Amino acid sequence: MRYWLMKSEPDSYSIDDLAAKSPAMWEGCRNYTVRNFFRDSMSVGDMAFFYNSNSNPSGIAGLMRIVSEAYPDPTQFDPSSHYFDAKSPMDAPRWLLRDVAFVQKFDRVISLAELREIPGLQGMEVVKRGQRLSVLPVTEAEWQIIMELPGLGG
DNA sequence: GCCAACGTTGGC
DNA sequence: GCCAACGTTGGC
Repeated sequence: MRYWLMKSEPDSYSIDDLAAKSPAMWEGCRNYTVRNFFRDSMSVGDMAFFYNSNSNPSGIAGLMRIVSEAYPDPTQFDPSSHYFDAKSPMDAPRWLLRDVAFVQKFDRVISLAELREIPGLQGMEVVKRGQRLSVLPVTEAEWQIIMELPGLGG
């Protein structure tokens, strides 16, 4: 069982959107490191933080669960999609995704500024400068610290 | 809206 | 296979 942090811009896709239609495809990741996480490192049953990026404040909004194996992201083949990739061969898709299921929306967003100030999270990937990957591994210790923060709700 | 950081592309 | 140019991410 592993833990993850997965970023989304809530203006385009929020945790409320996931709650309204769950499970859902985590589509649109166009980075090879992330693709490899989906393919090689994630397992069904893994837990993930839903992270609001480009937001005010940016931070962790809630929890979800990985509920499918990796499979090709259909948006790469859809010319009308923002995520269309003309260079991805149909018979050897470049981009993968996983289905995720809504678990819980926190009562508050745990801001990036708050995460940075918590002892024990100094090495967390998401607080590192210049870290742009939209899917990041979270250690079990980091996960536990965050889950014990006050005010997250039931 | 700015811009630092970083991944990707493509010329050579 | 190097690396400059370019595009994107994402905090602020």
